[in-house]
Amino acid sequence: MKPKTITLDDIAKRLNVSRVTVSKALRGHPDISKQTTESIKNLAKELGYTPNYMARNLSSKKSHTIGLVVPKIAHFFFGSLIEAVYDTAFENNYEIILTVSQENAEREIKHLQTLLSMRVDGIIISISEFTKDIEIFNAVQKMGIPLVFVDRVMEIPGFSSVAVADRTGTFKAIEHAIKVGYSKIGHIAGFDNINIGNKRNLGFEDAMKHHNLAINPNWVVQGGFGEEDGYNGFMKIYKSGSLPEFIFTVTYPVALGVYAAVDDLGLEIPKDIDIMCFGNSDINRFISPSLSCVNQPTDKLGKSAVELILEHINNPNMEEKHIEIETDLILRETCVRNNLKSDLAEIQI
Amino acid sequence: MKPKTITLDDIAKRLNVSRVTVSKALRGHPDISKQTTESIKNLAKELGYTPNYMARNLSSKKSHTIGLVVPKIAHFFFGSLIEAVYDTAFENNYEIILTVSQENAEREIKHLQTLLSMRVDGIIISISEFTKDIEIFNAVQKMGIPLVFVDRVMEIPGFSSVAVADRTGTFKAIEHAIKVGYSKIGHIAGFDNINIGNKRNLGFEDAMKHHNLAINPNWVVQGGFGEEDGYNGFMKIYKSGSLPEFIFTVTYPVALGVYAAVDDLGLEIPKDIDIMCFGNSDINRFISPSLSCVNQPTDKLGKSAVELILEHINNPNMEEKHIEIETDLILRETCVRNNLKSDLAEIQI
DNA sequence: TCAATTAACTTTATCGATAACTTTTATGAA
DNA sequence: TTCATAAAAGTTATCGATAAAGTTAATTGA
Repeated sequence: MKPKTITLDDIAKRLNVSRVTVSKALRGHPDISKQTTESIKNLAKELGYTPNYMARNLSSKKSHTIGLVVPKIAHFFFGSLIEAVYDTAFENNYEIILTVSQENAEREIKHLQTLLSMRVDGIIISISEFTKDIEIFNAVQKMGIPLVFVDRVMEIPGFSSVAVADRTGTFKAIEHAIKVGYSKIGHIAGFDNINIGNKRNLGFEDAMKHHNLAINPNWVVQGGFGEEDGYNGFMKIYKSGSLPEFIFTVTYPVALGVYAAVDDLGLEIPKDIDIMCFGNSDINRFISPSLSCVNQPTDKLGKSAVELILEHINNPNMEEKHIEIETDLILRETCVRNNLKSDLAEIQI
Repeated sequence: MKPKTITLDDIAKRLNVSRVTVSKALRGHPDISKQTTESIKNLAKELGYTPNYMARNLSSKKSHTIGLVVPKIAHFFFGSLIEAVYDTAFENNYEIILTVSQENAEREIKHLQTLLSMRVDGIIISISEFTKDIEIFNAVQKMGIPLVFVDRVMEIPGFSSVAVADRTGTFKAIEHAIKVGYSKIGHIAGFDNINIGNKRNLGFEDAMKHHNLAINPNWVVQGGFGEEDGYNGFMKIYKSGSLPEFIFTVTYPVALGVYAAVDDLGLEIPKDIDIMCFGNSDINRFISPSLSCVNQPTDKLGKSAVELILEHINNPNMEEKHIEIETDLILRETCVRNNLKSDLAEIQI
């Protein structure tokens, strides 16, 4: 039933040339005369020849493919990141094999093994929340396949990374809040064991120290990255007896949790409590009041990650490299005091 | 520099058996004794053997891989759909090769050719807004690779599809609006040339006819699926001189455009104009007032699409099949009249 | 007891290409 | 005229597996 697929040999036989001649002609190799090349290409098109990548890659030991591992797809940040990676890869004539760990460390390992088996030329990964084990990365290294971490980075010698400047990004946001006039500042933070939690915490501390503001431990809670973490975090702060004027949250879902908690408590943003978060999303724009944030330029992140892995692929002995992408603030209706109209100049939508 | 990768031959030589014995042992073939199998598996693990899928697939003529083509990733519907496809494929031990057309018909063709070259076992596609040409699908058919359309369907004989029940979904929404008490109903619709536009239009007409309501042509505009289409559409209706009580929009971005237009005009939702849309998203939940909609169960869609393509793969002579997934209404703060509290029972978040 | 079967491997062919040589013919410089 | 070189192919080996058929010794069964 399966129709026979056309191969180089089929074309070769019809034209009474060797298979290699056909292969070369189709690749535009100068060995083959213009005439021959043309007639080969014509016949190939006529027969609907479709090159077999498995054969090609097996033979050439190049797959022209990059593996991408992310924790989630249906998420603003990762969705945009993935799209940027695809676009950049497409421009460079590389294919992407995307796999999704669903924030599951074991599944992540399975996916990495699959990518190794597929003999991808390189791997770009944003690790799951729960990734601890280094073993699989050693295996990758042993096979000589370059790997680049994006955004969620494991600090293992020998691997390059592209990350958002989490620390200075957070610094900027806190500093902005201080300029707006706040001094009682809280933080619903992420856990320290993952770089994006850790770095953002440091940025918060930097800014407070830099501006000689004391950190009130009642106003700082640590937790995960989801809405419920934000909700519970705010409730905990509320129950401590006093509220800060402004709260920074480690992600936008955490901020959404705060919105819900504030609403449940009959309070109002930004009157009773003002807020900013790390990370942009569609929702930031449409929620009311619209939510100012530290923006991660996902397009630059994705582009850099692809470019970096390509560097590694084309130059196997390259040293590791750590790229930080600067953030910018997107100011909307939160954390903008009326008496500081000048800030509005920076506003983006 | 590239470290030598371990092959079946390496293992075979070390144990003084043939390569085929190793291959069979690793696959758990009954030909090989328990002892031999065990020692082979142990050595394979010890050496860090990683099977070469290209060689395996070339030889076995199966890739255990499904190609997926979507127009976008960073979009609520497609993001969720992709995630469902990945999850279902993962459960069935299939890999997914995802490609993104970015709503570009030429890019879509390139991607399809790539998937053919990769010799995927089957293809799942949601076509771009601008796909017209059938030629590439004929090529797919000629190669005997099964293909299933999801959501955005081209009606070509021989191809199966999985789609949302757009027509009855829209019918339900309009009927709900009528039950809520509206009779002056408008529609910001999609173009007729794509199935999701066409079917939703028909559903709208069905419902109006069924309830003996006249369609006011001033309140019906056709356009694309984006925010600007919603904005312009509403402005056009507004300029016609009279407003309906309720508007249905073909997608949620179109509804967001209406929100913006309504705001710019100094009107209010739902007081001055009430609204529902086809398609759910995060934003529907967080925008104010939160936006009721026809929900497309992306998990069922993705799951069915994978299951259907697997059926085709395992049974090459199977007849085409057209699956429709029923929708449900998600009722939030729009299109819920106070005097109809009973409706609130259905509310989901 | 002897053909038939089975367990456990091995051999050979093949999948569809590319890499690295080699060959043949034509061309041109010395 | 002769030798070197270039143009345009062709040959051979190989990539790393699996499929299918073949081998050998031990076991079975009537």
